[in-house]
Amino acid sequence: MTAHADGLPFDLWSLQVFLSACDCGSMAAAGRQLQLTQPAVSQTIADIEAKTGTILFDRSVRPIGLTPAGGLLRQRASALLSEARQIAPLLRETERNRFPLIRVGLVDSMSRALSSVLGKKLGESTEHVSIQSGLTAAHASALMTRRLDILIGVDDLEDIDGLERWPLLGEPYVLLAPDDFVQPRQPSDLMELARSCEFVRFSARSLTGIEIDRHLRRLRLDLPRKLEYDTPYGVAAIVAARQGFAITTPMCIVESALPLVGLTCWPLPGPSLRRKLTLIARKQELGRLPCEVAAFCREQLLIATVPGIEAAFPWLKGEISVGTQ
Amino acid sequence: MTAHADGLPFDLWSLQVFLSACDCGSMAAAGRQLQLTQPAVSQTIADIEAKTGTILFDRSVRPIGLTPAGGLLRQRASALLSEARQIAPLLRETERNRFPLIRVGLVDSMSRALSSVLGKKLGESTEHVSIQSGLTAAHASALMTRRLDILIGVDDLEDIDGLERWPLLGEPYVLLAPDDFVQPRQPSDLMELARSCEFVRFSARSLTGIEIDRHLRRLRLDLPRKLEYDTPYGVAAIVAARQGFAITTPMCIVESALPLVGLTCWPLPGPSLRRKLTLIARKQELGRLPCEVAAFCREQLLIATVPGIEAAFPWLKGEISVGTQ
DNA sequence: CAGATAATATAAGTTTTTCTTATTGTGGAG
DNA sequence: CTCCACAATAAGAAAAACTTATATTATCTG
Repeated sequence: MTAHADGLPFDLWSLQVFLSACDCGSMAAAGRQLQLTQPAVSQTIADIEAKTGTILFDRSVRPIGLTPAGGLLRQRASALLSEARQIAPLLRETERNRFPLIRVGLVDSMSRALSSVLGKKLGESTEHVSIQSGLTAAHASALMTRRLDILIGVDDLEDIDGLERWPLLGEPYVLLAPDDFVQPRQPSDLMELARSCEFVRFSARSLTGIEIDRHLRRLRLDLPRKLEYDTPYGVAAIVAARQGFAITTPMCIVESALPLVGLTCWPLPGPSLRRKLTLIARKQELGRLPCEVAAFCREQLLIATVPGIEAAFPWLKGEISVGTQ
Repeated sequence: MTAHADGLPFDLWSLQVFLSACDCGSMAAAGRQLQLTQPAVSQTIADIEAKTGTILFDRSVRPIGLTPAGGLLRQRASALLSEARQIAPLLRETERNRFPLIRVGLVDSMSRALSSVLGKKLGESTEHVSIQSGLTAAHASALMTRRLDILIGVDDLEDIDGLERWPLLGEPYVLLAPDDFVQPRQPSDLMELARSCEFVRFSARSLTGIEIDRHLRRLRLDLPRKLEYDTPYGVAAIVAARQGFAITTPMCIVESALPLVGLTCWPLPGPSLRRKLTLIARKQELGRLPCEVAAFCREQLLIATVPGIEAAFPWLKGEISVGTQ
């Protein structure tokens, strides 16, 4: 039943049947809704259960009950079907198209600086634009599996062939803290500071967090790991609430969109650490578009973002490089 | 062939066949790869073409050529299959380990309102706190597979047993638009508005996007799907740039942290649509903590967030309910 | 430019899957 | 306990997906 001998334990129709059963709270009712008999529904669901090796419904209670696995499948299945349903109408519209669909993965720390302008720019040459914010790690695999077409992130994926890379920006890691804290002049001062207030981290789910971790390990600094966030806003918000200090970057500070009064930003003591933001696409699939988009992003950063940072923290002037890295 | 009499013009298997043909550059080769005969592949693809009313391949050249529609389907199909393949392993993982730290999944639209206070509150009673921002769909499966301990999201997962739920807030979906646009008074006015400017969507990766989709389908409104974001900021930024209008919620507007000058917010015409935000944890694993955290969050929302919204848009007074839903 | 080659489309028959009818077993309401 | 609606199972009917066989077409070769 369903989905062939291949790896997939279900197909779209069987998921549809399963979802109807969830919505109706009964297999018999789902059958009526789908113009099927009750055994057809029962068999279809039993088949998914057999092929996935899970139990989806608890049959020992009467309004039939979803198990945890069933609940998970319900969520995933409705998302999957919702996406599947969008496809056919799009196909029919392809006649007059330029690029029918461009999906961009945008790292959280550039979301504020670029989402709006990216949408506008891509909208000019593309029928349908989807911009997804999140962590670069997740986006990288999405790019490779063709769930994304363009990636703007903090890793240039240099080990992977078949990609084209367009540098956007290089920036230093910095300290962010309330302005009445004592500025750490050397690495060991960070330990000192961490004793008097909290050190807020990026989680290891984010590449930025991993990078900072590695740097601290090199310096043999064993800072506490009490509070961690995976977005720039979370980290900055704790500092803005004067609860602690953090290692972050200028773009992350901009991204948080917090008022900077009462906050200050220092160079990271010890050896310097920088990160670079890059636009990446699969080679030769989008023509000149990635290059053009990258140029547009650089221009935006140069006129709309970098001046604001340099005004707030003049010592950063020259530290942020747009284009070259 | 494939996918039943239902609305879907393909199922996962037929997409798999189509993708093989794309990758191999030939239907005969795809057949060999999938252990099928050439006519089977030919028929399957012809069936997709018939059901979608499109042509996917150009057969008049010899290494078979993808049409624009074929290229689009290739993109979407590989994404869809890639997501489908992730589901089964997740289902099997639904029984797993637990940790002494507290990991919270926080929906993007509450990130600004709650990340900082959550960190502070949990830090009081916990050694190590990790707060992850993102989409509820991803967090829900993480909660069930024990990669998260607490979830704050837009779905109460009511079908899943073994969870405790603490209502935080209920809010209506609203229209967000530049204030010189004409207010839509009835559902059909939305179509009108969408002709004169862009309709910005939440992507179907977010539950909010799926919910809005479903509502529009019920109203038989076929709004364009040109530009989509999966975060509240992305959507709001396009409206703030006076490029279009959106269906969103008050919390999403707050989350975007954009200046509201020149923007306005109207009730959604037609039947009302609300969403609720809930704190969810696995039952009896964290004691009274989830209840206390929820109470704390409600208090924060009541004093720090809701008044701001009501001040900006007085007609929303009473529409946002904290606690009860 | 004819003929070979390898690919696709179509036709007709076979196999497999999916659905239906019929029947048995079960949880919960009265 | 009894009834009732629902779910599981079995076996046959209907529908689908696949196969073999054959015709057609694009490209390459001599």
